[in-house]
Amino acid sequence: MAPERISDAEHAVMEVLWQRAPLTATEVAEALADAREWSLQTVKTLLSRLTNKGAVSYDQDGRRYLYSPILAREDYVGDESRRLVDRLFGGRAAPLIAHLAEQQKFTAEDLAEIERLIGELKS
Amino acid sequence: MAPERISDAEHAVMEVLWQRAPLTATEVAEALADAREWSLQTVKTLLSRLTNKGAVSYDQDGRRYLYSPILAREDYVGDESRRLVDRLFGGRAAPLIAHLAEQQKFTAEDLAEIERLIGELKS
DNA sequence: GGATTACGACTACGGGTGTAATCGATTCGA
DNA sequence: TCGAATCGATTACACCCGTAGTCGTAATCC
Repeated sequence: MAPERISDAEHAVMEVLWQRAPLTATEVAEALADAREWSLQTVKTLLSRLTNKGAVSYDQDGRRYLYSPILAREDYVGDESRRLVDRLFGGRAAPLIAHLAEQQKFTAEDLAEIERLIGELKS
Repeated sequence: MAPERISDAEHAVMEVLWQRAPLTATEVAEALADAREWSLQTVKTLLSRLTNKGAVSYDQDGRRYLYSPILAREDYVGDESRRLVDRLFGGRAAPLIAHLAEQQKFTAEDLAEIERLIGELKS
Protein backbone atom coordinates (compact mmCIF):
# COMPACT_ATOMS: atom_id res chain seq x y z
CA MET A 1 0.00 0.00 0.00
CA ALA A 2 1.24 3.45 -0.83
CA PRO A 3 1.83 5.22 2.47
CA GLU A 4 -1.09 7.54 2.99
CA ARG A 5 -0.25 11.19 3.01
CA ILE A 6 -0.72 13.13 6.20
CA SER A 7 -2.36 16.51 5.87
CA ASP A 8 -1.26 19.71 7.46
CA ALA A 9 -3.84 19.62 10.23
CA GLU A 10 -3.12 15.97 10.88
CA HIS A 11 0.56 16.77 11.11
CA ALA A 12 -0.09 19.22 13.91
CA VAL A 13 -1.72 16.38 15.85
CA MET A 14 1.22 14.10 15.13
CA GLU A 15 3.63 16.67 16.52
CA VAL A 16 1.79 16.57 19.82
CA LEU A 17 1.94 12.80 19.97
CA TRP A 18 5.58 12.74 18.99
CA GLN A 19 6.30 14.99 21.88
CA ARG A 20 4.36 13.06 24.46
CA ALA A 21 2.38 9.84 24.22
CA PRO A 22 0.13 8.09 24.90
CA LEU A 23 -2.50 10.77 25.25
CA THR A 24 -6.27 10.93 25.27
CA ALA A 25 -8.09 12.94 22.65
CA THR A 26 -8.82 15.60 25.22
CA GLU A 27 -5.17 15.86 26.18
CA VAL A 28 -4.17 16.23 22.55
CA ALA A 29 -6.73 18.98 22.13
CA GLU A 30 -5.41 20.77 25.19
CA ALA A 31 -1.88 20.56 23.91
CA LEU A 32 -3.02 22.14 20.67
CA ALA A 33 -5.16 24.84 22.22
CA ASP A 34 -2.42 27.45 22.05
CA ALA A 35 -1.47 26.84 18.46
CA ARG A 36 -4.82 26.21 16.78
CA GLU A 37 -8.38 27.11 17.58
CA TRP A 38 -9.89 23.73 17.14
CA SER A 39 -12.89 22.25 18.84
CA LEU A 40 -12.44 18.97 20.62
CA GLN A 41 -14.48 17.33 17.89
CA THR A 42 -12.07 18.51 15.24
CA VAL A 43 -9.15 16.96 17.07
CA LYS A 44 -11.07 13.72 17.45
CA THR A 45 -11.79 13.64 13.75
CA LEU A 46 -8.12 14.14 12.99
CA LEU A 47 -7.13 11.39 15.39
CA SER A 48 -9.63 9.09 13.78
CA ARG A 49 -8.34 9.85 10.30
CA LEU A 50 -4.77 9.31 11.43
CA THR A 51 -5.81 5.98 12.89
CA ASN A 52 -7.36 4.96 9.58
CA LYS A 53 -4.21 5.99 7.80
CA GLY A 54 -2.20 3.77 10.10
CA ALA A 55 -0.17 6.66 11.48
CA VAL A 56 -1.40 6.34 15.05
CA SER A 57 -2.70 3.52 17.19
CA TYR A 58 -4.61 3.47 20.43
CA ASP A 59 -4.99 1.37 23.52
CA GLN A 60 -8.34 1.27 25.17
CA ASP A 61 -8.38 2.70 28.65
CA GLY A 62 -11.84 2.10 29.99
CA ARG A 63 -14.12 4.08 27.79
CA ARG A 64 -11.38 6.22 26.30
CA TYR A 65 -8.56 5.68 23.88
CA LEU A 66 -4.94 6.42 24.56
CA TYR A 67 -3.34 7.43 21.29
CA SER A 68 0.27 6.84 20.32
CA PRO A 69 2.13 7.46 17.09
CA ILE A 70 3.03 4.53 14.90
CA LEU A 71 4.72 6.57 12.21
CA ALA A 72 8.10 7.77 13.45
CA ARG A 73 8.82 11.43 13.18
CA GLU A 74 12.11 10.76 11.46
CA ASP A 75 10.37 8.77 8.78
CA TYR A 76 7.82 11.47 8.23
CA VAL A 77 10.39 14.23 8.15
CA GLY A 78 12.57 12.18 5.85
CA ASP A 79 9.74 11.52 3.44
CA GLU A 80 8.64 15.13 3.34
CA SER A 81 12.16 16.40 2.90
CA ARG A 82 12.86 13.96 0.11
CA ARG A 83 9.61 14.92 -1.60
CA LEU A 84 10.61 18.54 -1.61
CA VAL A 85 14.13 17.89 -2.81
CA ASP A 86 12.83 15.63 -5.56
CA ARG A 87 10.10 17.99 -6.69
CA LEU A 88 12.02 21.22 -6.63
CA PHE A 89 15.69 20.40 -6.87
CA GLY A 90 15.88 17.34 -9.06
CA GLY A 91 16.65 15.14 -6.09
CA ARG A 92 19.89 16.91 -5.24
CA ALA A 93 20.25 18.52 -1.86
CA ALA A 94 23.06 20.93 -2.64
CA PRO A 95 20.83 23.25 -4.66
CA LEU A 96 18.38 23.37 -1.78
CA ILE A 97 21.14 24.44 0.53
CA ALA A 98 22.28 27.01 -1.99
CA HIS A 99 18.75 28.32 -2.14
CA LEU A 100 18.36 28.53 1.61
CA ALA A 101 21.69 30.23 1.78
CA GLU A 102 20.60 32.92 -0.65
CA GLN A 103 17.58 33.67 1.43
CA GLN A 104 19.84 34.44 4.37
CA LYS A 105 18.30 31.74 6.41
CA PHE A 106 21.52 30.89 8.19
CA THR A 107 22.72 32.28 11.46
CA ALA A 108 26.33 32.18 12.43
CA GLU A 109 25.68 29.12 14.54
CA ASP A 110 23.96 27.46 11.65
CA LEU A 111 27.00 28.00 9.52
CA ALA A 112 29.24 26.58 12.18
CA GLU A 113 27.04 23.56 12.59
CA ILE A 114 26.84 22.92 8.89
CA GLU A 115 30.57 23.18 8.60
CA ARG A 116 30.93 20.67 11.35
CA LEU A 117 28.52 18.33 9.60
CA ILE A 118 30.34 18.62 6.34
CA GLY A 119 33.59 17.93 8.08
CA GLU A 120 32.15 14.77 9.56
CA LEU A 121 30.85 13.59 6.26
CA LYS A 122 34.13 14.10 4.53
CA SER A 123 36.06 11.98 6.97
CA MET B 1 -4.53 38.66 -0.89
CA ALA B 2 -2.97 35.55 0.51
CA PRO B 3 -0.99 33.98 -2.32
CA GLU B 4 -3.00 31.04 -3.54
CA ARG B 5 -1.38 27.69 -3.08
CA ILE B 6 -0.36 25.76 -6.14
CA SER B 7 -1.16 22.09 -6.15
CA ASP B 8 1.13 19.28 -7.15
CA ALA B 9 -0.41 18.81 -10.56
CA GLU B 10 -0.41 22.52 -11.17
CA HIS B 11 3.22 22.67 -10.21
CA ALA B 12 4.09 20.19 -12.95
CA VAL B 13 2.52 22.58 -15.44
CA MET B 14 4.44 25.50 -14.00
CA GLU B 15 7.71 23.64 -14.44
CA VAL B 16 7.04 23.36 -18.14
CA LEU B 17 6.31 27.04 -18.45
CA TRP B 18 9.34 27.98 -16.40
CA GLN B 19 11.45 26.04 -18.81
CA ARG B 20 9.99 27.48 -21.98
CA ALA B 21 7.33 30.10 -22.53
CA PRO B 22 5.06 31.26 -23.97
CA LEU B 23 3.39 28.01 -24.95
CA THR B 24 -0.03 26.94 -26.11
CA ALA B 25 -2.04 24.48 -24.06
CA THR B 26 -1.26 21.77 -26.58
CA GLU B 27 2.45 22.44 -26.35
CA VAL B 28 2.34 22.26 -22.57
CA ALA B 29 0.50 18.97 -22.80
CA GLU B 30 3.10 17.61 -25.20
CA ALA B 31 5.91 18.65 -22.93
CA LEU B 32 4.22 16.79 -20.09
CA ALA B 33 3.38 13.67 -22.07
CA ASP B 34 6.48 11.81 -20.90
CA ALA B 35 6.09 12.57 -17.24
CA ARG B 36 2.33 12.30 -16.69
CA GLU B 37 -0.46 10.57 -18.48
CA TRP B 38 -2.80 13.47 -18.73
CA SER B 39 -5.36 14.19 -21.37
CA LEU B 40 -5.19 17.50 -23.09
CA GLN B 41 -8.32 18.55 -21.24
CA THR B 42 -6.66 17.94 -17.92
CA VAL B 43 -3.78 20.21 -18.84
CA LYS B 44 -6.20 22.87 -19.99
CA THR B 45 -8.03 22.69 -16.70
CA LEU B 46 -4.78 23.11 -14.81
CA LEU B 47 -3.78 26.08 -16.96
CA SER B 48 -7.15 27.64 -16.33
CA ARG B 49 -6.87 27.17 -12.59
CA LEU B 50 -3.36 28.59 -12.59
CA THR B 51 -4.67 31.56 -14.48
CA ASN B 52 -7.38 32.11 -11.90
CA LYS B 53 -4.77 31.87 -9.17
CA GLY B 54 -2.74 34.55 -10.84
CA ALA B 55 0.24 32.29 -11.39
CA VAL B 56 0.14 32.37 -15.17
CA SER B 57 -1.08 34.83 -17.77
CA TYR B 58 -1.82 34.47 -21.43
CA ASP B 59 -1.71 36.46 -24.63
CA GLN B 60 -4.31 35.77 -27.20
CA ASP B 61 -2.92 34.47 -30.45
CA GLY B 62 -5.83 34.19 -32.81
CA ARG B 63 -8.11 31.65 -31.33
CA ARG B 64 -5.53 30.24 -28.94
CA TYR B 65 -3.82 31.42 -25.79
CA LEU B 66 -0.10 31.60 -25.29
CA TYR B 67 0.59 30.98 -21.64
CA SER B 68 3.45 32.40 -19.64
CA PRO B 69 4.31 32.19 -15.96
CA ILE B 70 3.73 35.19 -13.77
CA LEU B 71 4.94 33.59 -10.58
CA ALA B 72 8.72 33.30 -10.63
CA ARG B 73 10.19 29.90 -9.97
CA GLU B 74 12.53 31.29 -7.35
CA ASP B 75 9.62 32.71 -5.44
CA TYR B 76 7.75 29.45 -5.56
CA VAL B 77 10.76 27.41 -4.57
CA GLY B 78 11.57 29.85 -1.82
CA ASP B 79 8.07 29.71 -0.40
CA GLU B 80 7.89 25.96 -0.49
CA SER B 81 11.30 25.55 1.05
CA ARG B 82 10.49 27.95 3.81
CA ARG B 83 7.21 26.19 4.48
CA LEU B 84 9.00 22.91 4.94
CA VAL B 85 11.72 24.34 7.13
CA ASP B 86 9.14 26.09 9.27
CA ARG B 87 6.83 23.12 9.62
CA LEU B 88 9.42 20.45 10.27
CA PHE B 89 12.52 22.10 11.59
CA GLY B 90 11.26 25.00 13.61
CA GLY B 91 12.36 27.44 10.95
CA ARG B 92 16.03 26.53 11.19
CA ALA B 93 17.78 25.20 8.14
CA ALA B 94 20.72 23.49 9.79
CA PRO B 95 18.64 20.60 11.11
CA LEU B 96 17.27 20.06 7.62
CA ILE B 97 20.77 19.77 6.27
CA ALA B 98 21.71 17.42 9.06
CA HIS B 99 18.73 15.30 8.17
CA LEU B 100 19.49 15.25 4.49
CA ALA B 101 23.07 14.41 5.27
CA GLU B 102 22.06 11.40 7.31
CA GLN B 103 19.70 9.89 4.87
CA GLN B 104 20.65 10.78 1.36
CA LYS B 105 24.31 10.52 1.04
CA PHE B 106 25.87 13.59 -0.46
CA THR B 107 28.24 13.04 -3.31
CA ALA B 108 31.74 14.38 -3.12
CA GLU B 109 30.78 17.19 -5.46
CA ASP B 110 27.81 18.07 -3.29
CA LEU B 111 30.06 18.32 -0.29
CA ALA B 112 32.50 20.46 -2.18
CA GLU B 113 29.77 22.73 -3.39
CA ILE B 114 28.24 23.11 0.03
CA GLU B 115 31.61 23.86 1.50
CA ARG B 116 32.14 26.51 -1.11
CA LEU B 117 28.75 28.03 -0.32
CA ILE B 118 29.48 28.09 3.35
CA GLY B 119 32.81 29.68 2.72
CA GLU B 120 31.16 32.41 0.72
CA LEU B 121 28.59 33.08 3.37
CA LYS B 122 31.17 33.38 6.09
CA SER B 123 33.17 35.99 4.28
C1' DG C 1 -32.07 6.14 39.21
C1' DG C 2 -32.88 9.86 36.12
C1' DA C 3 -30.33 13.79 34.00
C1' DT C 4 -26.14 15.27 32.50
C1' DT C 5 -21.69 14.47 30.77
C1' DA C 6 -18.16 12.35 28.14
C1' DC C 7 -16.67 8.95 24.72
C1' DG C 8 -15.98 7.19 20.12
C1' DA C 9 -18.57 6.56 15.64
C1' DC C 10 -20.92 8.43 12.04
C1' DT C 11 -22.52 12.20 9.29
C1' DA C 12 -22.08 16.81 7.19
C1' DC C 13 -20.66 20.26 4.17
C1' DG C 14 -18.16 23.72 1.55
C1' DG C 15 -13.82 24.21 -0.86
C1' DG C 16 -9.67 22.17 -3.27
C1' DT C 17 -7.77 18.58 -6.34
C1' DG C 18 -7.16 15.09 -9.92
C1' DT C 19 -8.99 13.91 -13.92
C1' DA C 20 -11.69 14.56 -17.32
C1' DA C 21 -16.44 15.14 -20.71
C1' DT C 22 -19.25 18.26 -22.89
C1' DC C 23 -20.62 22.66 -25.11
C1' DG C 24 -20.73 26.54 -28.13
C1' DA C 25 -18.07 28.89 -31.36
C1' DT C 26 -14.70 29.05 -34.88
C1' DT C 27 -11.70 27.60 -38.30
C1' DC C 28 -9.83 24.32 -41.55
C1' DG C 29 -9.76 20.86 -44.99
C1' DA C 30 -11.89 18.77 -48.97
C1' DT D 1 -19.81 24.82 -48.34
C1' DC D 2 -20.24 21.69 -44.92
C1' DG D 3 -18.60 18.40 -41.83
C1' DA D 4 -14.49 17.68 -38.85
C1' DA D 5 -11.19 19.36 -35.86
C1' DT D 6 -9.95 22.54 -32.37
C1' DC D 7 -10.30 26.30 -29.01
C1' DG D 8 -11.43 28.03 -24.45
C1' DA D 9 -15.38 27.81 -21.09
C1' DT D 10 -18.36 25.29 -18.37
C1' DT D 11 -19.72 21.35 -15.96
C1' DA D 12 -18.80 16.87 -13.63
C1' DC D 13 -17.57 13.95 -10.07
C1' DA D 14 -15.19 11.34 -6.61
C1' DC D 15 -12.03 11.97 -3.02
C1' DC D 16 -9.43 14.73 0.41
C1' DC D 17 -9.37 18.36 3.92
C1' DG D 18 -10.75 21.65 7.45
C1' DT D 19 -14.01 22.07 10.59
C1' DA D 20 -17.35 20.63 13.02
C1' DG D 21 -22.49 18.57 14.64
C1' DT D 22 -25.12 14.64 15.94
C1' DC D 23 -26.01 9.95 17.69
C1' DG D 24 -25.95 6.01 20.61
C1' DT D 25 -24.05 4.49 24.70
C1' DA D 26 -21.81 4.32 28.98
C1' DA D 27 -20.34 6.57 33.18
C1' DT D 28 -21.11 9.98 36.71
C1' DC D 29 -23.49 13.32 39.72
C1' DC D 30 -26.95 14.32 42.65
